[in-house]
Amino acid sequence: VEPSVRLTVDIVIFAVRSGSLQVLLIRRGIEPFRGAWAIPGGFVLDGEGLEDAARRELREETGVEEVYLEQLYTFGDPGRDPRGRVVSVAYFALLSGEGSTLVAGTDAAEAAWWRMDQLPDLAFDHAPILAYALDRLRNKIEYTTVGFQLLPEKFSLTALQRVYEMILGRPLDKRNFRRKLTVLQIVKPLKELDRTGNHRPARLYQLRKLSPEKLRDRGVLMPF
Amino acid sequence: VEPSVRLTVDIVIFAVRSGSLQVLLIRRGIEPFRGAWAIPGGFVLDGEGLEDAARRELREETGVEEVYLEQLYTFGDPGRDPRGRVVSVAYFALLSGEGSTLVAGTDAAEAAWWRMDQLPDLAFDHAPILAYALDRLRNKIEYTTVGFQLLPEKFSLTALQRVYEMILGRPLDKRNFRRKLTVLQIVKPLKELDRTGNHRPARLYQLRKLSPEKLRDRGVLMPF
DNA sequence: GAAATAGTGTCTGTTAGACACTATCAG
DNA sequence: CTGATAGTGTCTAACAGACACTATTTC
Repeated sequence: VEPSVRLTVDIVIFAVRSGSLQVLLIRRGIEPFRGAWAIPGGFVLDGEGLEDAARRELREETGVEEVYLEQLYTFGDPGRDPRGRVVSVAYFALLSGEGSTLVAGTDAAEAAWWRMDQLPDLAFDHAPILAYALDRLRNKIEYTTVGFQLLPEKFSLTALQRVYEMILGRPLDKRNFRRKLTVLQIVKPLKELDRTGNHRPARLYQLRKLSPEKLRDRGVLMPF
Repeated sequence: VEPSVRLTVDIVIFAVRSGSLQVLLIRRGIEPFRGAWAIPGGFVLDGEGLEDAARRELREETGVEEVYLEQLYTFGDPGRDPRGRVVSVAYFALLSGEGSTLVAGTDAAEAAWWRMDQLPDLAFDHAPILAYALDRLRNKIEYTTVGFQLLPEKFSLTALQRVYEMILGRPLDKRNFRRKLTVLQIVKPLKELDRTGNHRPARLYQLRKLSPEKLRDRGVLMPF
C-alpha cells in the first residue's frame, strides 16, 4: 500500500521595484514557524492541476492574472515540514513593474516585498528554494527573453538594461547591450517617448514576439 | 482539509549502447495500460526522500548504484493516471556504457532497451516525459560535462565524440571537437591505449574533475 | 601493402568586450 | 547654460566553423 502525501505549491514571486529585484513573502500567522517569513503557497486542491494551483495562489496573493510562471523544482525531503509528509512543487513567477504594486486581497496574512539582497530568515526549507529560483532566473535570462516579463509592455532600453544588471548582479556596457538587441531584432521601437525626468526623453520599445525556435536559431540569446 | 495524493518517481534511464542512444523501458504486467511500455518507476515509500526513491528504483531496475541522476520535472495533471490522483516526479539517469549491459534483477517484469529514434507507444503521459528528458539532455550536454557520464571512466576521444553526435543528432568536426577539449582542459590523457580493432590504437582519456564554478568561468562549455 | 581509424593545423568570418563623446530635454 | 540621461561607432582579441592529409596499427 502506497503512503499518501500532502502536496503544496510554493511560488517565488519576483518583481523589480524601486531599482531592485524583490520577492514577495508572507508572514506566517500559524505554527509551525509562526511569525516567520515564508514563500507564498498552499495546498493543491482535489482535481486541480499543479500549475492551476500555482496560478490560483498567485491570484489570491497578488490579484494578478496572466503572469509568467514556470515550474522550478520539487522539494520532498521527509523532514522538511514538521507537520508530516508534505511535498512542495515550487514555481517561480515574474511580475511586471506595474502589477507589482498591488499587494491586494492578501488573505488577512501580512505580505511584503523584500529585496533579494536583504532577506529575512525564512520558514521551512524556503531559503534554499529562493536561492535556487534566483539561480534559475540568472541562467534563464541569458538565453531567453524572460527578463522582459519584469517590465511593463512598453519600456525604455535603459530600464531593460537595469533589469539585466539587477538580476545578473553586474554592470553592463550600454553600447554593447544595445548592439546585441539590434542584431537579435527582439525589440521594436515605438513612436512614444518616456518624458518623465528633467532630461532628454527615452524612446519606448516593445518586445517583438518570436518563437523560441527562432530565438535558438539566432544563437544564444543574451550574454552581453 | 487537504486532499492527499499518491506520489511516484519515474526514471528515464539513458545509455549509449551499440552506437545509439537508448532508454530502458518496462512492459506493464498489470492494468492500466497492461502490455504497454512504460518508463520505470514506482511509489515513493513512507519517509523516503524523492531522490532516494529514484535511486532505489534505479537499483531495483538495473542493479546499478552511483549513477548520474537529476530531477527533471513534476507531472501532476489530474487526468494523467486513470487510477486517481497520482503525481509523478520524473528523474533522468545516465548509465555508462558498461553498467548498461546489466538488466539484472528486473522484478519479474519484462525490461528492454529501446533506441530513442524507434520508440514504441508508451503508457500514461510517458511519451512527453521522455521527449522532455531528451530535450534536457541535449541542452545540458552543451554547457556541462554530463555527456561523460554515458562513457566508462576511460574513453577514447572518438568514443566521446560519438556520444555528442548521438545526443545532438548531428555530425561534429573531429578537429574542432578536439581543439575545444584542449582549450577547456577538461580531459586528461592516460598512458593506456585502446587496442581493439585492426587499426591504429586510440589514446584513452579521463575526465578531469573540475568544479562547476570553474566550468562556468571558462565560459559556456560545449558548443562545438 | 591494403584496410581502417587515429591524430594533427590553418584560414576566415563572426562575435564579445573595451572604450568616450554628442544629442536632447527641463528648468 | 547647467544638469541629467539618451543615444551612437570603432577597434581588437577570442572563438566557431570549414576543410585534408599523415601516422600507426592489424592482417
